[in-house]
Amino acid sequence: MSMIELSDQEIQRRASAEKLRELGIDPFPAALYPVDHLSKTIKANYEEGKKVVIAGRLMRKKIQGKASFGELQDSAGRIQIYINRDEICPGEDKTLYNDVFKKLLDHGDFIGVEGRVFKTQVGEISVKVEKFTVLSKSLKPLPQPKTDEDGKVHDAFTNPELRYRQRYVDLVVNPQVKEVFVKRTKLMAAMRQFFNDKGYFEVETPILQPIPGGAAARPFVTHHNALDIPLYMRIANELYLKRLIVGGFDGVYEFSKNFRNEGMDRTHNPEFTAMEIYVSYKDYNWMMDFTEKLLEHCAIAVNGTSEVVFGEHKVDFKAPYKRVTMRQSIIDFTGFDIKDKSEDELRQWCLSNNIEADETMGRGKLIDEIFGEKCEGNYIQPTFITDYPKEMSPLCKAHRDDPSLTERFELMVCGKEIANAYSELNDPIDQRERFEEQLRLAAKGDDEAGEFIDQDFLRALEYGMPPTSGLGIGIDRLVMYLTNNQSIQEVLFFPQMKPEKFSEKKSLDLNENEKAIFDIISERKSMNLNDLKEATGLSNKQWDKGIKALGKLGVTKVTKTDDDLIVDYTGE
RNA sequence: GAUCUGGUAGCUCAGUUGGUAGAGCAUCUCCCUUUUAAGGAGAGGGUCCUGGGUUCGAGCCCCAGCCAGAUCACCA
Repeated sequence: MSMIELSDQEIQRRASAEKLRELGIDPFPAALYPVDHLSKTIKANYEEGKKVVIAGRLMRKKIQGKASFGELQDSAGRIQIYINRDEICPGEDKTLYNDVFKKLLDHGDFIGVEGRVFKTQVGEISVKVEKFTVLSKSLKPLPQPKTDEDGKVHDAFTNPELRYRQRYVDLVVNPQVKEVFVKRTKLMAAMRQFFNDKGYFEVETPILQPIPGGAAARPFVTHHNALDIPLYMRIANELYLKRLIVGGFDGVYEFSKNFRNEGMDRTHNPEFTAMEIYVSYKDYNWMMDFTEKLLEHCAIAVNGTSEVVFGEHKVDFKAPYKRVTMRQSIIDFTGFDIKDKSEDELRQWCLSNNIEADETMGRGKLIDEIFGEKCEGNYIQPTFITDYPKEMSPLCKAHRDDPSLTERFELMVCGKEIANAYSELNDPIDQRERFEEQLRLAAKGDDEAGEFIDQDFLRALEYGMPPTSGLGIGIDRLVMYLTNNQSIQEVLFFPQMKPEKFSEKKSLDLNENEKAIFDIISERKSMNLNDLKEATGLSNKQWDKGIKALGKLGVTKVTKTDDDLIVDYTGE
């Protein structure tokens, strides 16, 4: 028989639950509890003597003889409760107070409270308990961070591994963590509102796709049994949304979970959220105006102001944002003009400026390297970088004034890209050539080039797609900026982690070393320690671990005589 | 993928040249009727991440591994 080992406190809590049952109190009752107030609303609208019914976790218990204070945490915050023995137990039987409240309720238990609002002598708004109900026992002890009078937090639950793996605990004890996710949801709601007000449609497109398109990234592959084909998890939703523009919608958008089978670090999670929107009869200039208004709107909806603090930076999302062409940006930071430079000239410049460049890199890739290396990090305030080289934008329309460029912009904030937009390519013949060029680049060794041609998407374009502008925003990254978090794991409820091992504790099963010792000593009953060690043939370490384990199980006992150590068998 | 740092009680962390594992909070017992991070007194609680090795003896030293964090590399 084996079981997961329980700590002291867990055993005590299980025993408390049993005792409640013996007293006729179900520690996990089924019935509805008629909550009618939240801690927050009681505090906001203080009314002396008002009758309230509240529920939540008991997060503090301070017993003072015949009266006690507690703190109840509900979804909105905390409120103090006051319990007086003789008020909840008016008769002779004081069990409800002395046993149930004082002994059998633990930190973290859910209880319901009926009572009246009042202020203590110190002026804290509290609820005087007239009746309380056990709603759910907590069998594991929660961490108990405490804030002192200087606002300093002690014993905070901070270990990131534990916090991410047990987000439920993190959310219970770290209110600032909950706030991040409240803001995340507010952001999505604000965006939706902004789009819906303009009449654009929220849609859904496939996550399982026969061809992973719309971005260059390594996909996750899965297999469909009935069709017996591979399916890919989406890396972007672009090609599907454009099909819907072909189908006649004026504006479509989707918050999409995307999946990329690449490295994980503090800015990359295998699954992440992007928002993409496509609007017909618009171009990328219109989309820049739209984007800056959208982000200002979102920042204010989330934080009440367009300004955010991110690390050492103060960023203002107030529109309008600066607009710089990629060519001009490179001139600004290096003095080098990429216009009309050949692939070889660019490569030479890179090599002589300490930028990695090899034969597999085409013109676009080289320019991207220069920008990434010398320019990107310098844009702290929101800045649109426009007019990217054609080679690195296979889904984007050629620039109306310069066919070597595209009508594309990225929005940079704190040196990182948070949005990407095009005047979308809608010429099916051009699009087919661009896809084929990507295939050539991929064959040449560029692992960022697309490896598939989506024939159905090309067919859709052949029926005609109106001029359209599209925008993609990395939602996780934007939430990071709006909540001043440096890592993506902090803005995802359940970031991807390596699986945790749940080890089962054996109760009396012995491992091989322990068994070797056990076999001998249970036979001989009492032995000199060194003789026994010799007889088992175990190494020092194996011996040490084994004899200690047996001692702990109460099977053997080591006693010291004047010049000897004797092992006695005490098991049965 | 590389380098560095870490993994000790429910939580946060100490742990000396290698010599019986500690503190604060939490828990348990007793006293206390309006307290404000922590009233008083006492007690219990450990797979020192795992597996090997060195040693009379390892939380500590060595080797291998697991997990996490940071930095770098990679990343439309």
